[in-house]
Amino acid sequence: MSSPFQAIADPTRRQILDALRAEGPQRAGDLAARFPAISRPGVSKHLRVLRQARLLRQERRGRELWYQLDATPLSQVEAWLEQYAAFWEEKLRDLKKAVEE
Amino acid sequence: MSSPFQAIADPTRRQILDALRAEGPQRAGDLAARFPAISRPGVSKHLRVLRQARLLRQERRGRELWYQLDATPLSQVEAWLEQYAAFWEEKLRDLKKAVEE
DNA sequence: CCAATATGTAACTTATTGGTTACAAATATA
DNA sequence: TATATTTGTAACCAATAAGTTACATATTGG
Repeated sequence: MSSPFQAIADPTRRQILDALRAEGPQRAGDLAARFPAISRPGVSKHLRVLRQARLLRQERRGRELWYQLDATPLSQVEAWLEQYAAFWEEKLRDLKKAVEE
Repeated sequence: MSSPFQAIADPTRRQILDALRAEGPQRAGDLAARFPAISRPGVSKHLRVLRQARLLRQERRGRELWYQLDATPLSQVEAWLEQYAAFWEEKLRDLKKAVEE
C-alpha cells in the first residue's frame, strides 16, 4: 500500500511508468528486459510497488501478464505540487529579471 | 545531494515544505516544534535532506537559523508529471461518463 | 564572564529498500 | 504428456533511511 510519492521516488520505477506511458501496455518480461543491470525478479519487485500504489492495471493473457499505466494516483502528487507552482514561477521570474539587467 | 523526488517521498518532509509555503520563513526550532512525535535532531535530519535537494534557503540571524522555501527544484517533478496529465484526465473522464450513464 | 538558548552532527540502532538466487505455479507447445 | 515459457514470491543480504541520545559550537543576555 505505498503512496504515489513513494512509488515515484525511485528512478527505475519512473522509467517503468515512462515506458508504459510512451509505448502502451507491455508484458512483465518486456519491462524487465529494459533494465539489463537489474535481474528480472528485481524489476518484478518494482512492479509490485507500482501495483500497490495503484499505478498499474494488469491483464492476464494466457501465461503473459500485460501491464498498463493507470496514472490516476499521480493526480494526488499533482494536487500537492500545484500549490507550489506560484513559488517556483516567482523564482524563475526573478532569475529572468536578473539576467535582463 | 538528494533528488526532489526523493525529498518529497517522506510525509514529514512534505509537511515541513507545506509549513514554509503557507506561513513563510521559520526557525529550525519552530519547524521542529510542529512534530511532537519526532525529536528535534530527527527533524534536523529532514531539514538536511531538504537542503541537499536545494529546497531550502537558510539565513543565519544571530543564533537563530531561518529557513525559507525555495520551490524551484519542484519544477523538475512538475515537468515529469506534466507528461501524465493527459492520462489521468482521460481516466477521470471515463469515470465521469460511467457515473452519468 | 557565565549560563541559557539555538542549532547541527556524530554515533548508534532498527526498519525499510533494492538487489540477488532459488523455487513454485500456471500455461502453452512440441 | 513432458517440456519450455512467463511470471511472481520466498529467503536472504547489503545499503540506506529514519529515528534516537549525547555532544559540540556559536551566540545572546544577565
